[in-house]
Amino acid sequence: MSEQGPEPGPELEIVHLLRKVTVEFGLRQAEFAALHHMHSTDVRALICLLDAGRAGTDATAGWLGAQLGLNSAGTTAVIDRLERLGHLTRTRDPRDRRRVLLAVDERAVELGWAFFGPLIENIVAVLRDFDEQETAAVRRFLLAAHRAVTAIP
Amino acid sequence: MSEQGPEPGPELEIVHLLRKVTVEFGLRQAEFAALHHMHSTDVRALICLLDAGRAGTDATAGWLGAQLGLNSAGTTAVIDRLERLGHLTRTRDPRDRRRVLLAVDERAVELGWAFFGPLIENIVAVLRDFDEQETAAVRRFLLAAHRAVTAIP
DNA sequence: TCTATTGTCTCGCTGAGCGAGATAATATTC
DNA sequence: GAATATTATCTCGCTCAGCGAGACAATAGA
Repeated sequence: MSEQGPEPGPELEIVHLLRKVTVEFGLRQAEFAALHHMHSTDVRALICLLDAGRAGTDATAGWLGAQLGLNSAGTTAVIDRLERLGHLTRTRDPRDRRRVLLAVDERAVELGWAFFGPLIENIVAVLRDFDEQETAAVRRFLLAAHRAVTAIP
Repeated sequence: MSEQGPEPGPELEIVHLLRKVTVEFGLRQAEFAALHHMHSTDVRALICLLDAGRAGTDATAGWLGAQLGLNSAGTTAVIDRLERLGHLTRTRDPRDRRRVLLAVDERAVELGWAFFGPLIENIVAVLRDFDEQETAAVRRFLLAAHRAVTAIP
């Protein structure tokens, strides 16, 4: 296997490390899904909805489908599954009665925290030991990584 | 949406940032898959195989299935698809003729670099501007995140 | 040699997600 | 204000990824 691309230096090692983290995180997500009789897509949907709540966006079915990259049929299926499990409530938007507003059930949020909370706490704990400059470096790196990975060339 | 778990501080912001990076990275992977008539699993498989090559592990069908969390039938299907696309070669291991060794085609590696290379280069470029301590902080953070996300409680 | 055990593959099935189109509510045009 | 276009969601039928069960071949152990 001849090494392609840039020479393997300390920078590349960090990129590989970042990739490993993303891979493992995906696996934990899949475990959480299986544990609660869901699929990865369902978990991703819940995360999107929680983000929307945090950002004050109102989450409609169509919006969710766009976030997940699903078409309308697939989106309906995801919502059906989550509703059947009681993790979600459909409400018709009274202002525009075509739209369906989605609300995550409180219990689903608790399930998420029970699973991911300790994991997040671990990372947060590490960060608390970082001084100002180190935290800044991490933030700068992640912002750059996000920009690099979001760029549409 | 009442904020659960730890109070939202600068540490949590970084965790969210990390999660965003992982999500976007997954989307890029899916784009790459679609672009080359593959599925996410197929791309994950190729990545596993490349990692195995880098680490000197010989990649058999069973090993790959374990990495991907697929059963033997699903694993055979992945390998069939990749072989049909010419990204992979099956070889019976002469030492143990039950085993099938998998080798990634050079052209598939090139496709990967064409897509992910620029993205990786961007991140590497940012890291080159970091001084010793900043790089160390990023590495320490990622190692901790990896440990936190790999831990089996 | 005869019997486990291991590694891969085949078959049939379930179900996630797609395309096409139905339905209902809102916006626009005359 | 009726007629038409657009938007948001859902229904139906289909394809194909991945699963369980089991077949088959090669190796390991008695």
